[in-house]
Amino acid sequence: MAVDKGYMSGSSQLLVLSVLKEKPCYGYELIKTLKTQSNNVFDLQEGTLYPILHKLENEGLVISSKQEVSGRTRKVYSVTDEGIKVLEKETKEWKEFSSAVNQVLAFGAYSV
Amino acid sequence: MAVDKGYMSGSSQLLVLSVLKEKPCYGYELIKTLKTQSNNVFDLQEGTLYPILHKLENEGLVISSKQEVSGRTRKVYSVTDEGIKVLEKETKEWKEFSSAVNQVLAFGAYSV
DNA sequence: TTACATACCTTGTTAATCTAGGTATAATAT
DNA sequence: ATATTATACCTAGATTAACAAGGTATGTAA
Repeated sequence: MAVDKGYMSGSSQLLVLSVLKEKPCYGYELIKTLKTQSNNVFDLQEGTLYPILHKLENEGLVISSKQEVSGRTRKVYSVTDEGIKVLEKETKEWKEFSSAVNQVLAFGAYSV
Repeated sequence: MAVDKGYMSGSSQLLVLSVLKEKPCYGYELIKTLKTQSNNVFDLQEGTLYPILHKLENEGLVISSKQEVSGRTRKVYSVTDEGIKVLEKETKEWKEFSSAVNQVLAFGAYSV
């Protein structure tokens, strides 16, 4: 992770949903996609991602289907309608949160 | 807290340093200042703030001095030079992190 | 005199991430 | 041939940050 791990807390699920909304993919692939799309800032660990995917599937926010590709099994995840709703809600919350942080930082003078 | 508590992780220390840099204050006051400056988005709990202040003081990033005001004791904190450095570093990290999140969200289409 | 605001503190719980393992196959390098 | 690396999935335990819920004590307002 290029950024302090603390910042990741809470946003991982949002990032996962966002990547899957753009393009359904399997776990191993998702980690690389997230790394690419963030210019190497995010390097989600497998031990973080897989539990998130399982939780999301449990809650009905994503669904998975197995694929056999050259002898290896992949579980391809995609976002459900319910997942889209949650993604929209969390995106809104993220914007509110990040705006608030930037506003406080602006008071402190190391602003935009 | 107006935002999901998960988002707070990692940014509380940054926010505390930023508020104290703008104006030295005591714990109870800091919570209200943070609430005001963030338009009621942040409502840091005492159980969160006081341990942060103690940790920051332990690390030499802030210093405190006692004040007696109408019978009540206040511990007023201010940022040290070392604290300013850490604040600058963490501000940079925050900007890198939040930019990366926004970039990933932009791929997913619920963008700016 | 009761309640609320001020002002500090700590203990225990919860939740998210990471570390560090494990299993197994395919491709590449030696 | 064989060792290593990349792919692809998984889980258990440790760490950490924030919170909930308590405690202590004084001043002020109902």
